[in-house]
Amino acid sequence: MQHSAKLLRFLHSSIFTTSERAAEQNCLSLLQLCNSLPKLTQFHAHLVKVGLHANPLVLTKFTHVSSHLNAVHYASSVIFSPEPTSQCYDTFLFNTLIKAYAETNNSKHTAIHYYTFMLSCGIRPNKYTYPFVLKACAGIMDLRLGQAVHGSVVRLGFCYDTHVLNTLVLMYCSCENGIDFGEKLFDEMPKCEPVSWSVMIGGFVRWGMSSEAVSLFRRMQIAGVKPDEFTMVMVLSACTDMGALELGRWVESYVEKEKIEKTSELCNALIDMYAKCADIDKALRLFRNMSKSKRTTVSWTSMIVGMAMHGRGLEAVSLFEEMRRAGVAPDDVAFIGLLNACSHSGLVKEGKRYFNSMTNDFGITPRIEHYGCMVDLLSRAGQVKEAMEFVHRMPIEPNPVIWRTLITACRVHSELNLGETITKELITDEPMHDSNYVLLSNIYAKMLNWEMKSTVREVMEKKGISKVPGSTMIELDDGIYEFIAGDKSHGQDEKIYEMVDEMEKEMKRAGYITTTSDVLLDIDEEDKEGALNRHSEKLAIAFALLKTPRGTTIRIVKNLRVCTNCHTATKFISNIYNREILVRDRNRFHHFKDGFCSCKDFW
DNA sequence: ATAGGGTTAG
Repeated sequence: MQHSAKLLRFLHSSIFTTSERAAEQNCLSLLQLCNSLPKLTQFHAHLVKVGLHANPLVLTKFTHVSSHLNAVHYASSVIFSPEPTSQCYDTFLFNTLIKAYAETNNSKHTAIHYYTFMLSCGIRPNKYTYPFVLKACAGIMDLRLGQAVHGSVVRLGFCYDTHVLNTLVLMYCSCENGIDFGEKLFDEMPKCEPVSWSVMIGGFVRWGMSSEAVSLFRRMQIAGVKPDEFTMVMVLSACTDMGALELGRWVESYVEKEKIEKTSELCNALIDMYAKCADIDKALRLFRNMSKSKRTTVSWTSMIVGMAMHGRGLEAVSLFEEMRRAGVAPDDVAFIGLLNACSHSGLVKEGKRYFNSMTNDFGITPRIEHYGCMVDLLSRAGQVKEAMEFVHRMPIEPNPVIWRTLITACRVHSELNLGETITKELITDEPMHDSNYVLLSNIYAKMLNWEMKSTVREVMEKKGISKVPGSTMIELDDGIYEFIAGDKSHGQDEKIYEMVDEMEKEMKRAGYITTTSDVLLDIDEEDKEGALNRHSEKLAIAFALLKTPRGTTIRIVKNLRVCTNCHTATKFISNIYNREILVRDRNRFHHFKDGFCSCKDFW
């Protein structure tokens, strides 16, 4: 009798368990049907009704689904409702929650918050937890926090796990001055698969250390680790940064040869590389050959930005229209590219229309960059007064970039007194920013006020402000060369400087007159003309004329904007030496041919 | 049942 009661109890409990499990399964499949927030809310009601609102597994899945509906907050409000039922908390649930916040913009701090909350609840993190937490640290670029988390990783013994290690390197490489720690960690870890290499190569690219990125890629090949599509994206990114077209072409053929999967991201990286390494038509061909389903907003934006950089504004605009017809939603970045295209091509009316359409038709709130594009658009078109009014009407505080755009416009369109006033205000706000002084000096040069111009230089010297040195990169068959102004580190300096002198003679014979108003401030006045001849792009062009076959195109990449003087000189050189010269400056391409530039002297 | 790296602008 006692025996059968026991059996009965057992049966009862197993029936209960079975039915609870059935309810749980039922909930999980119901959750899969929740493809909208209202449905999820309905589901939540159901959850309470069947008493599974504290079931860890169901709540985890609930979190997952909410995050896909961009509503993680809803999940956390359910989990941590006014009466928290802490028995439902487990590691898996917290991991999912931290992951969701770590992968959402502007929510990295919340991810960290739930990590610390998890610890305070006495829930032990596992090796799955740390990649998410470290990703959040990387996202907010918080080195000290990342280091603290690293400490916990070591204490809990997760520092031998490959995934955790890779995310640690990622975290260090994402934080300012942290790349050294990242590199040290990378050097010490086992490196048998491409992920660690990709992270480290990406770290170098992120901080503009592109040649280090390429050397590391070479080390990876020597180590016999097969690169994958992620690695190739990173290497392409380095090529793009350096303007290394030949290296980029090699990457493309390598991808073909090794049958590396051409994901959207890899195609986009290739398109961007070709566009920014001066072969915009090849970029367009790649884009056209990309299957329509693979073309993302980034693909379209890369093409629009590329066309804008090459001064092909009308084509950028028609690509934008085609993108709309293709049903791909433009984002805020696409509009920056589009407005830039309008600006560089003098399409004022179109630019204004698109700026309004951005908010009205696409619901995108303009950011400071978009306002900057509009100020640039009006300024370049000579509408300085309108640009000023636009700045005063802007609903957000103008930043120094906006003021500098206006100041340049004042100088170009001879509103010198206004320009002087704004620049002085800007210097009060930003006393250590070198280009503010250069702007002021340029305005005085145009006013022919040499006394004030030299005062500006004295002030700069007294405050210990020096100008960012101009540098130019050039890729030849045997590698990439970098020149800085007055450079004498290339072993062939004598020949290069002889060539510069010869160029100068030929240009003068052709009627070239040196103008010195844009001369850098850190150069002695009496040496103005000589200094201009030593600008890095002149050195690079002289080097290219010496080292490359007659008639071939010369491609160079500058870190700053090209100065008026070098611009004029390069036009002359393209004519005298019968060379096409493609110059990528900080903002755009200049295509010099037969004494003319594609920018039509408007940049 | 939750693991690691990516492209556009600034």
